[in-house]
Amino acid sequence: MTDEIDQTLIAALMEDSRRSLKALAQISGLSSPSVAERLRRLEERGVLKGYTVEIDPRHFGYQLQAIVRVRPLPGRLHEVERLIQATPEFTECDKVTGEDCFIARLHVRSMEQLDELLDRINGYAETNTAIVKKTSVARRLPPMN
Amino acid sequence: MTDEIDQTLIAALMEDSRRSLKALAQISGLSSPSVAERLRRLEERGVLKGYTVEIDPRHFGYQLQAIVRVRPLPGRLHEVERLIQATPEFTECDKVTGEDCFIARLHVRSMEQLDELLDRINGYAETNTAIVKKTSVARRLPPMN
DNA sequence: TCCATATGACCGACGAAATCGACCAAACCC
DNA sequence: GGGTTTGGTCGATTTCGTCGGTCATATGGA
Repeated sequence: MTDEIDQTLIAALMEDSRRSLKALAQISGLSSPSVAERLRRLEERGVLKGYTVEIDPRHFGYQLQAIVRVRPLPGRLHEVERLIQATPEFTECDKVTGEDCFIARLHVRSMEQLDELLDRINGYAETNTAIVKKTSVARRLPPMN
Repeated sequence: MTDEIDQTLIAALMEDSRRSLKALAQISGLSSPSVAERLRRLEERGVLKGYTVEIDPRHFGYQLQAIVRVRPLPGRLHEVERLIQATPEFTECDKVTGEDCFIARLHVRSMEQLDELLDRINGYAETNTAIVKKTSVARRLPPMN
């Protein structure tokens, strides 16, 4: 279904999603119409969900990054989820099994802002916050074979 | 430094990083050479760190996704970090403050594989694993103004 | 076994987009 | 107020993407 060549294409796009079809053609050993067709089908099947960009949040003043575990108070689960979704400083959030219901990533400009945002959800949930000191592994692909 | 137009460009690329310069030119109201120049400078300054792709790991058999908190045993911190980095199923990992030293995202094909991978680091660390049930907030940008 | 069909690739031509050089205007700085 | 820098446009050239037509190979059925 997804063969060796598709994986090569995906890996090449993971490195640089603005590569031209021609460049992808050279990498994969196909012609550019064939590459275009393969990408079209990978998108259609939902394997390729989108092309996006990585930015450095520090350039926008986000000096701090935190991982916040969130345990809503009884009956407040949906409210908490909506609050997180409505707060754009939360840039990722997963709903998980276990005591913590949500694990979210939060970008803030200062400790004051961190405190303020956490206070807002502390009315509906208990939170546990870990400040990111360093990125050990930058977002990457799992093995594809 | 980064003005309104740069933010428009970044937001447009966040939605679809394969947009042509011409399309970006229309969106931003500039000519395409100007857009090319702005992107070049955003890259040079490190605001734009890269163009990448979002894939659906389920299409490669990764049915399970977990957030793993990792607390290395005394003296084993670097070993643990290297092990995580060397395990491609860990697709993200942050080093954080607090009791847990690392918080990582793990993609696996089965419970058996989850068990196996965790066993491997349980020799050097205590772990706490939460299975992802749902993505409440998909990766997005924090506000840019 | 052999034909019919479907799939996935290639090629070449045409239209679209990126790039490059020349030039221009506003801001800034003595 | 003149020179310089910065960030932009325009238009020509080159590069790239797309589309129609064609071909080879694999598949399935009579």
